[in-house]
Amino acid sequence: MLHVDLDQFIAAVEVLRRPELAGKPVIVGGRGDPTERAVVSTASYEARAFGVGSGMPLRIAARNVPDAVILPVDQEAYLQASGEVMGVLRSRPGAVVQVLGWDEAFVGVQSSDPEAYAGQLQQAVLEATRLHCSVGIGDTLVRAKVATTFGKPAGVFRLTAENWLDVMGNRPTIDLWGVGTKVSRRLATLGITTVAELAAVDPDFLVPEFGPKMGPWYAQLGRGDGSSVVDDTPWVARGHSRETTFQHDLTEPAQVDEAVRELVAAVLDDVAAEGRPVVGLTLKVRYAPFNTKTFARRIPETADPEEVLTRALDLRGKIEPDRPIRLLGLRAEMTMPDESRQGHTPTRSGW
DNA sequence: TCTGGGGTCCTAGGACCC
DNA sequence: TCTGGGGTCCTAGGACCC
Repeated sequence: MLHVDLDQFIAAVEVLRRPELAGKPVIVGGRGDPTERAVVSTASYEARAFGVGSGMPLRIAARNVPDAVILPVDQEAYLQASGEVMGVLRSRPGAVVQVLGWDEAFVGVQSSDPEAYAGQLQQAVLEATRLHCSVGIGDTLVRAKVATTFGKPAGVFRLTAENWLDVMGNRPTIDLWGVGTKVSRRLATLGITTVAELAAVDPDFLVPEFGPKMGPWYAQLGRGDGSSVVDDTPWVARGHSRETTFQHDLTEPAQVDEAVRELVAAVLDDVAAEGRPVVGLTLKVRYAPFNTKTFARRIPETADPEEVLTRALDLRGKIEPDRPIRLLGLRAEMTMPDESRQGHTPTRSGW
């Protein structure tokens, strides 16, 4: 199968509607104001040359890139562009398309010449949307996904069982899709630092450290093995959430009340738009300087919005009621019943 | 002058039930 | 006096992805 990933997607969409930005260091993040608390969504290659990347505080990014063009995030525009790209992928004969995000998808297809097919796909996307993409070819989802990183920008790369260890073996485990800083560090304490070492490990060896599912799953990831099924089952959200970061930490209980009400109301709107009930409610509180607390409640399916709000305010009472508060941010999450999706969507452990 | 916002899934421990 | 064993549900917290 193939994995398709648009190059510097958000920055590319912005440059398309402002051609004068071509070749300039473009940074998209927050409301486009580098004095605010926000992070970088995407940086153009010109900006990346200064070490700027996704997730970096906008302030820092702006400081590091002298003549940066800093733009606000415009979700509608990216959603629109994304839809066009996915439409092109779906229109390819025989293609099964599994969307992973705004700017990437798996494409399942039978082809005797995958590289040629990938090239035609890139050409079709470019002609229809003027956007460049990179394509990974693989015999598993994981290998196709990882292969794309070697195809960037605008290229094609193939990873299979045959060349996986040659290409990936000496790389650090953090280069794997699904291994982040924490897990790579924990693997290192077990003496595993490279992909080859992870690939060679007995899956049961990882169970005490990572549990019965994740342990064997990491071992499988090291080998690049896993599912090779592209699943185009329409995506159904498990839940919805809203998060805010306050420009200035909240210290007054009344401010906290208000913030919780606003967030919960917003999520309720999102859920109501789907006409589904709420079965779970979680309030995540980010305290300054930087720790998080979670408060959760099951909600009866029959609860009306008024009742959900009441229960949310109930949870709010747990936010350090008797000590001075410094709130950096809040997140409200609601989960919805999932009986309609049994056995369909691939889970992590299924990859 | 540190740290977005929207998601998904997994794990541990306690409560509770038979 | 001592404290089964299996199962499920709930809460809290963590990790990762784009």
